[in-house]
Amino acid sequence: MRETASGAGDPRPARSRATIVTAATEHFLEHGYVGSNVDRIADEAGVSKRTVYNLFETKERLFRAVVESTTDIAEGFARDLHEGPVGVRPLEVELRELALNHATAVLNPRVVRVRRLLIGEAARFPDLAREYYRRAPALVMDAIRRRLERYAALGSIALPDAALASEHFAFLVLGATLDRALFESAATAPRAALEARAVAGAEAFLTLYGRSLGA
Amino acid sequence: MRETASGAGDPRPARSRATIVTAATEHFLEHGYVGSNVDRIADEAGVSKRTVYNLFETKERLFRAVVESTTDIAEGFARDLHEGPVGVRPLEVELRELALNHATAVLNPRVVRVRRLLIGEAARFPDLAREYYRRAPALVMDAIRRRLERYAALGSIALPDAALASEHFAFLVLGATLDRALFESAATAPRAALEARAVAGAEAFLTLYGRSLGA
DNA sequence: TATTAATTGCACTGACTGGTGTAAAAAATG
DNA sequence: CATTTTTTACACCAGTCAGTGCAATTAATA
Repeated sequence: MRETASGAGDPRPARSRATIVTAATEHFLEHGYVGSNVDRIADEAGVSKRTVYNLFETKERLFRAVVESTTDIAEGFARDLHEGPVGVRPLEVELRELALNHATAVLNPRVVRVRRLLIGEAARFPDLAREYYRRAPALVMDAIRRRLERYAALGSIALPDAALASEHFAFLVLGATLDRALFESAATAPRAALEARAVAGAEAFLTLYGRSLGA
Repeated sequence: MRETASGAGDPRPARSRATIVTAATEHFLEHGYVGSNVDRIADEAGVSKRTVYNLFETKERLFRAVVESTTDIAEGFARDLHEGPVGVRPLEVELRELALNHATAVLNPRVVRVRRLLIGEAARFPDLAREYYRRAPALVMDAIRRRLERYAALGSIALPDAALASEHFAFLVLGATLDRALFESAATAPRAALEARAVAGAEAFLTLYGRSLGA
């Protein structure tokens, strides 16, 4: 009678679920919701179609499971991104690193594909898009804000509006690059250009909010 | 024998094309490419399905026509956005106006929906997404750059890297708002918040590149 | 090994949909 | 008004696909 959570139980359903979600994720990312085919997903998961329907009642439920799993993962990354110590190295060095980490994380091809999927399905699944935004991009913004506030507490920078400042940081660093990446599937931007912009963004942020230069 | 371009000729095909493209645009924006239904598009256009197929050979061709038309329009807007005179009013006032115009144009709900569509179909139609990006967002960025360069020529601001500076301007002004708008279908952001950010972005830009304060 | 639960294979249904063929109606044009 | 071109109405085809039913098979578990 114990099925949920703990307890060993038959390991097969869990295993199947996992491989199906993995295959389905790839499939949905590639073809979108309507363009995806449950038969093919089953094949690619190495599982019978019937098993898919035994474990997920409908295509929509499967899609929701995929998005949920992806969101969970993203949330995890977002939560402990930018968590390291603060104030051990020169401010500009740490900000540059923060910028590069941020850019690397958000511009990661898989992450960009997830964004494309959710944005593309925003009309069909508004709740999913909204929740993803809340639990990934918004969380990342929060992590940045918290880190910047630690710098502010140290007196390195001045933050009249911490939320606004973190938005400025984030989009100075990767705004233009991300915008382009959403439209251009192929890995267009050479890594160097991306990094140059990230560093320039960090410098601009420092000019804006640094104590030594600003007000 | 004269069919293309000038010459009167039977007005019906042109009229049909126009109404079909209009209806199809709405439909594709709402349901995406695969989710759209040619029969329904015909109905909504008040036209027989056969007429659709007489004027556009396939669903894909129709979709391409829709995107092309949308891109044309966007290109037009982008081209003569930010064209007015420069240097007649105080710099900060003009920059604030530039920011508000920029934000209003890019965050326009229709524009956001087009972005969603193209981003969502980027895997299926990479060429369309790329071309849209080139002829709309990139063009807007160019218009901003040109305008900023005129301020630089007047000596009001200093632009070591005009392209980078225009990216900074654009994304300081609406980066965070746009990112959110892509995920949240409903008109979430109250106009006031949008405007506050735009103005704050313009001020930040001025801090960064203004001659009076910066280097 | 015996029991139980999960998985498979596969055929099948019903709805949907892109695209075509055709003959008649409607609307331009001269 | 006569001619020509476009549009319509409508039936139709073929392929696709979500979802089901079921008997046989396979793999956990005790």
